[in-house]
Amino acid sequence: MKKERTREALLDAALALLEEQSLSSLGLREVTRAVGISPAAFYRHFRDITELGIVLVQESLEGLHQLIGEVLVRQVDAVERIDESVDLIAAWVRAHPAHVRFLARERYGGVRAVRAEMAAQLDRFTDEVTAALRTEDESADWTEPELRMLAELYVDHMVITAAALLEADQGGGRDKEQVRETARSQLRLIDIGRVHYRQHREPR
Amino acid sequence: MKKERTREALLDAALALLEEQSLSSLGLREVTRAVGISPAAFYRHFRDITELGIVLVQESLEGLHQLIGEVLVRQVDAVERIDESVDLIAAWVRAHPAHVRFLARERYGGVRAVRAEMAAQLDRFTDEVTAALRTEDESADWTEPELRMLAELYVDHMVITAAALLEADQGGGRDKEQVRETARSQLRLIDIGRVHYRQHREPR
DNA sequence: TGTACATCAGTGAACGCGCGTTCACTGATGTAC
DNA sequence: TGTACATCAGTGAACGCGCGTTCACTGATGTAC
Repeated sequence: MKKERTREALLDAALALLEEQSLSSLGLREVTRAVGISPAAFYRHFRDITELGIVLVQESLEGLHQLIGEVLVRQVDAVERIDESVDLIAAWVRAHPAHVRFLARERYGGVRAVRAEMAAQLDRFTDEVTAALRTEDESADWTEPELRMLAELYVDHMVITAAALLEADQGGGRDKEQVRETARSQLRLIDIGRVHYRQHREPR
Repeated sequence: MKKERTREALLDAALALLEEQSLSSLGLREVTRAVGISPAAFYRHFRDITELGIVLVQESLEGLHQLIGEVLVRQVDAVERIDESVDLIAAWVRAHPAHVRFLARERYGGVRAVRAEMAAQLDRFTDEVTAALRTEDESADWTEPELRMLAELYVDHMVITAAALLEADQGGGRDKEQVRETARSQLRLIDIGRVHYRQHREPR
């Protein structure tokens, strides 16, 4: 169908324009101009730019969702899993740089509805990670809030690492391999903390 | 001097307006209107909105700088320091919510020059934290990159916690005490990881 | 202290421009028979 | 397969509006004597 293709062109064009600016300054005419349709045609697809932004959130987080799934499914030893996780994050950033940029930028960005949508979805991811952690041997004796705070640490770290890889990619200070090694070390340290966490708390 | 007071009024008004939008959509006329001066007067103080934004970065990070200093100076045991650190972060967020919001929003925001300024300054903070960690007993045998990755983890965690406290403050999902407890647990886990990190790596 | 003068923060009008939104329209696409 | 018809994606002109920037200006503030 023709309509669907125009809609996707609008989303793609918006995402590309958002590499250089925030959603709250993105113009409707700017987007339609990039696609090559008249401004009025925009309304056949979205009520306004905010609505388009919310769809972009869903699109972007779909990728992150898949990524988390792939990371969690691996049942290997800790060190190997960490290396693979960082590889997967790097591959995701390379494959969808504009989506990653969008997520990092709008997570605390200027459009309330978009921020809220993202927070809600990231929360769902944290739930999934929590559920996955619960099934692992290292989680015996862990309470639910403890599992959740660990899951949050992982999700936040993932987003930050993705953003850092992106900055490295386009001219930022550190190079990519440095960012990856830092991420691996941090995950290793967190993993070690996880292994010894219980023995430092009151045993029961 | 009169000029200085107008300049500060511009910065204050901009910061207030930025609670609801991103820097890249903030208008010069919007700011002067809020202060009650004519648009043309803006140019007596700043070349454009970006230059004003860079000053706001410096202003905001001054607060974070002080905060980090206060956290590092405490020489008490780990658990106590963690509790105090989280208290200090919460107090900072309560005292300067608009600055915290601005930092979180523009860290990956749409204005390149502002992003670059922030990255540079956060890097300097990481250096300071690294230097402080180096003097501690737990850091014997740690290499410089290892100390730095730990410092980065602390700085990132600090910014994320501040942003989460802010969201909690204004209607977001979790309440503030929950955010604080999560932050404390995460810092505890990281601390435990730190203590055991060396014994898991090749000893020397 | 009083006066003459220089500085320059802030004014207000004007400019051209691109914005978001509306409207009646057109003509391509898909459906029914 | 061919034809008549309905749907609705996209058009293009028009609107009022607020934007950033410029300019010659004014008049308050601070300095020199």
